[in-house]
This record gives sequence, structure tokens and C-alpha cells, in this order.
Amino acid sequence: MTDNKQNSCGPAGSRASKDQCVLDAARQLFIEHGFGATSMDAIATTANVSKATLYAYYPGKQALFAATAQRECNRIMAQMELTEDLSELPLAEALERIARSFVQPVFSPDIVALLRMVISEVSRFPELGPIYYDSGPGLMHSHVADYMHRARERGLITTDDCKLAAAQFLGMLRSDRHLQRLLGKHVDTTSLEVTIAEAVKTFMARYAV
Amino acid sequence: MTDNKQNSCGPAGSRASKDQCVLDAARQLFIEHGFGATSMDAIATTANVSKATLYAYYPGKQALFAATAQRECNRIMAQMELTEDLSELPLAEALERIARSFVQPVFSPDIVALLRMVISEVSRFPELGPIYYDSGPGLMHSHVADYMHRARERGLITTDDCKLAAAQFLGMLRSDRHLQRLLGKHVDTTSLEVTIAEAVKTFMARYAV
DNA sequence: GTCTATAAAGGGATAGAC
DNA sequence: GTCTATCCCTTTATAGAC
Repeated sequence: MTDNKQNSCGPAGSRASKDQCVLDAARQLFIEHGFGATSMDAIATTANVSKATLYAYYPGKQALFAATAQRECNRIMAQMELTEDLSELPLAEALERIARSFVQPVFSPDIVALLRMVISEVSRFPELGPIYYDSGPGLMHSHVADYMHRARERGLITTDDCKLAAAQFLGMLRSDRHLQRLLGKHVDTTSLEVTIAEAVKTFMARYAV
Repeated sequence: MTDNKQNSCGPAGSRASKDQCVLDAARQLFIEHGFGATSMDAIATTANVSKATLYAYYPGKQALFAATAQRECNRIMAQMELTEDLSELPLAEALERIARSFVQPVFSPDIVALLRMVISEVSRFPELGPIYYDSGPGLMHSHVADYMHRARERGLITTDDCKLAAAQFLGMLRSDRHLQRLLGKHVDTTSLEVTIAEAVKTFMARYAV
């Protein structure tokens, strides 16, 4: 038997490498309790490894946190990819699709929790703010601004600042719901549909040709 | 001499009561370092009192934090008061004034720092989220929605959801600048003026009669 | 590489004198 | 009410066996 010893990691007994188990446990605990309230002991226990093993992989708590946050940022970046081509759709429908692919991750529990974590620790890790923004929200803004640019070239909208138009659109989608979400309030999906529809209307009232 | 003993409190030697000194020190440190990274020892030192005195005023760290956050929320509420009457102004000008009285506190360093703190500790103190929202951003939203209501009754705008119109307007003002601010990026005032002017334009394109 | 056991430090909270 | 000194627990980090 190769598993005479407990070599499975994490609460569910996954068979990933210990390194990944440690990162998964760290991710869960950092997101749930924050940097200060998460102990290396708790991470080791959750990952089913000893504390010394943690220090074999990472020189300290800060390095482990940085690695965790970095990996999570990359995950977000993967989620944010807008692969589908919206150029053929009519303006209103394209905006609705953009809105949904923006709202879905932005209001999802995991990403809200990560954002809380980054905001909490941005004073301790100042470099984390730009890393997170550029790999998540900033990327999304760029994608939307790119769409605005193409829509303008196709004569669908008129504006001399595509970035600002995108920022206004996404700002209306966040409205104050996103802030309330960060502050712990539950936001239901159906009310977000209203927010989306109305944001599209207002955007088109200003920019649609 | 009445000051044969060091009865001044805080770093600047103010003559407020010890209670206020403690709260001031706690405010500064909690905002700067967060709940977890702020020690009662540091608060006592900053307030120029002994640690035991802290516990004479507040039963523990959590109670001191709650009192600090509550007082800070009340401060914000006072700042948020929109005392001036905007009913006589033309729509665009009223919106600009509203926008400025919204943007100024929302992007100010103190309030951004407080918001960071509340978001950081909302998992530890779930009741803090609604308290902060209702006394700060929520109140602002209500005020703006009230203005929208009056503007509609005067025939300046047309909408069947004043709250949503207000949320869209304020959402465009936050845009992604507010998120970037939370993540540590500096936002200069002059670029916010552009944001304000454009938000007014878009709002009027949709809602102005 | 991985574990058990432990050192070293820091912080929340309290006892007792004044 | 306020201070000094201290208790006790948690946490980071490491030493040494396997």
C-alpha cells in the first residue's frame, strides 16, 4: 500500500501535492479570518501537515500570504477572460452580456471575500493593491473599454472617451450594491437584473447613436 | 500648579478628558493598523495612559473598538448632512453640488481609512456593516434620492424609481476610482472633476425632461 | 522532507499599591 | 481612578530525531 501513511491533504482528502494543500488551506483561512486572525498552526492543521513543513515551503507567514494572494489573483484573471466575441450583437444585447459577465464574479462570495482580504491587508502589503486591481477589476475595465472602442468604430456609439464610458457603465452596475456587499449585506441576483437593465438604458440614452 | 503631573493626553498634549484621549489614540491606531495588529499596549502608550486605565474605561479590546467605530460613524454622519437647499437651482448645477459634497468625503483619506477598517472587521463584527452603511453612504443615498423626488415633482426629471436614479448617479461618481482608492491608489482631485461633469451629462441624457 | 517538542516573544487581561 | 508589575495564553519560528 502506498497510502499506509496519511498522504492525502486538506479536509476532503484530495491528492494534490502538499504545496497545493498548504495554499488551499491558507486561502480558505486567510479569506475567512483575515491575515491577523489566521495562525500558522491553523493552516498546518487544516492542510494536514505539520507547522515545520509550512516553513519548509515558505520562509514565513507573510511570504505564504503573498503567495496565496498572488495565486488567487491569477485565478480571478482566468475567470475574467471575455472569450466570446460580442461584435456581431446589437448594442443593447452586448451590453447586457458584458454586464452579466461583470456582475457575476464581482458579487460572488469568493471574490468578495478576496477583495475584503486585499483591502484589509493593503496597508501591510502595499504592492498587493495594484496587483489585485490589474489582474481583476482593471482587466475587466480594459476589456469593456476595448468593446466600447470597437462599438464606436462600428458607429454604434459616440464618445471621445471610451474608458470613461466603460467606467460609467460598470460604476452603475456596482452602484452601492457592491459596497453593501463588502459590508456584509446579502444582495440577491434578481434585483441585480433590474440594475443591469437600467444601467443599459441609461448608458444608451447618453451614448447610443 | 495644576499640571505638576502630566495630565495632557495624546501626542500633541491636548487637554481633553482621558476618555477622549483613549478614543483618539484608538481611532488612529485602529485605522492605521487594523484591529488585529493594534495592541492595547500601543493604544495606552499613544494615549499617554496606562493599560489598566484602558480597562477602567472599557471592559476589553472589542468594546473599545466598537466605541471607536461608533463614534467615527457619528462623525461621518455629521459631515454628510446636506443642509443647503438645492431646490431653487437648475438641475445641472444642483447635481454638480450634490456630486461634490459626495465625492469630497467619500475620497477623503480619513473616511477611506475608516471604510477599510470596517470592511476588514465586518467578519468579526457583523453588526458594524449596517451601522456604518446607514450612518454614512446609506444616508447620502437617501438624501440624493430625496432630491430626485423633489426634482421629479418640480418636473425637472422623469423616472419611476428615484432611488435607482440616485444609485446610478452616485455609482458613476464612484466609478472604479473608489475601488482603486480602497486598494491604496492615489486619486487626484482634478480628475474627479471630469468624472463629476461627465456623470452629470450622462444622468441628464437619461432623466432630464 | 516530515514530524514532535520547544524556545522566544508579544499581547490581553488583572492584582494590588497609592 | 491611576499606575506598576505580573500572569497566562497564543503565536511565530526553530531544533533535532527519523
